[in-house]
Amino acid sequence: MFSAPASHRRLAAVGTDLPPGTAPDGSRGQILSESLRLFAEQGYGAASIRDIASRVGIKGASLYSHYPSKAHVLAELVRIGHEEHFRRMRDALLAAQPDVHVQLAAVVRAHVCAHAEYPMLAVVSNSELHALPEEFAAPLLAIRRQSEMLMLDVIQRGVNLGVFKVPDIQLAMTAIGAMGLRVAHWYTPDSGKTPEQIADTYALFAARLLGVTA
Amino acid sequence: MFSAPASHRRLAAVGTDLPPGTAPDGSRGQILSESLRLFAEQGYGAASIRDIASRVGIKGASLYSHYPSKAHVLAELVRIGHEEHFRRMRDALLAAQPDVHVQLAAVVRAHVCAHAEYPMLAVVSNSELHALPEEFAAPLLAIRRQSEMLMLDVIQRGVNLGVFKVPDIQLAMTAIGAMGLRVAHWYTPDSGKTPEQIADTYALFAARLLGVTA
DNA sequence: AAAACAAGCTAACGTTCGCTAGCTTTCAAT
DNA sequence: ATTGAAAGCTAGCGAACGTTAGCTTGTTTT
Repeated sequence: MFSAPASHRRLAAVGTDLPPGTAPDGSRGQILSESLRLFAEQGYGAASIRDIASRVGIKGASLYSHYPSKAHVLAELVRIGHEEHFRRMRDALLAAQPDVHVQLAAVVRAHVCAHAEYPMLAVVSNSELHALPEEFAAPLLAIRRQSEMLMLDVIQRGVNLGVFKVPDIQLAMTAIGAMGLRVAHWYTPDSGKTPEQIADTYALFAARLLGVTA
Repeated sequence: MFSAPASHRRLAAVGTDLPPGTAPDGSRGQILSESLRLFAEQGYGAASIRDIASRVGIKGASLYSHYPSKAHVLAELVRIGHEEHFRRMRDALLAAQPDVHVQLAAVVRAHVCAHAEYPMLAVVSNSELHALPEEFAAPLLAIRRQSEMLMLDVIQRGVNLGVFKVPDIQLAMTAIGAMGLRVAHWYTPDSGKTPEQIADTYALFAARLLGVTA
């Protein structure tokens, strides 16, 4: 029961940014953007088609010219969120070969930055996936497992090399992952900290957590 | 997007335990218990009065003999969750005077154990509070702030004493808090790890994160 | 025995939900 | 000028929602 926004809101952020190039033009994009805000603030179940449409400036029925169902809108948002997260982690890792300390910092930084730069997308991707029927969720869970594997592999390699020392690799990964996840709930640009500054501090925390003493 | 249950469920646990002495006898207690399961698995908005009642073995209307509204049921669950969490943290801290390393371990252990032993209660307390109207949420947020303060004070004291070294105290607290929060989502007794074992490992992680090298 | 109460029931209210059918408007391409 | 697709609209369906009213039944208290 920690690190939530001061009010009873689900997250502190107010921007509905989507990664560049992921939102279609016109009404389709506006529907995605306004759905993102409402799903993040109220949850998928509590956000109605009519709510979304009225923010876009159209009627509820007109939304079905653009998406076949409410679930398709959520699935699209979660897909964008998971793909962006995975892409950032993978790219950061590829650019950080071959030192395992540098790799760890890169992957933690990418993880944290993704959650700080797109907090609404992260909250929806993480907290609303359960609302999707299984056939929608399955390919998204596959992406999630790939992202986990990226971090787990770095930790495993560090342990094999003897530079990381932990009682349990899985517990270390869930701990580091959780730190970054939670950023999406409390981060706001008003805090005076940039995502990069937070990411740097969390990368330090991750290294220390893994037994790196420097 | 880490450390979730393998499926698209919101949490891995299946037990609906409430802390001893917190659930009333009879139907009132059953309503609390079944509401806890449904709120945790599906979210407050997606769980209907009729769902809850049918699991208790009564009709939806009969539920109103015991609670004045659906929101009152949620508020009661969140109150129980927050009070149990705070009580454990405070008691652990009081029993751990005066060494700051011992205090840190105690407070982190209490935090983690509360989330592992009552995962459904923790998920509901943390993820569904936003569904309550503000007048219900305000006193619960006050408890939450007290719990945060307990951990923050320990960290602050350690930093003042020079035994903890971090770039940012607030970031350290959110990181440590987040690690424990997330346990509620993936923990299940089947894993072969006890809450105490996980808590011990996380206490080690927290100490390392704060720059303790031992 | 009578009265009061507790705890359940059926029926229904008004609202909102996701979604569909079918119509109008706009506007670019033929 | 005509056509045809795109994108909006109104109206409404059936279902589910939280909640209320009023009744029955069984137990406890007076």
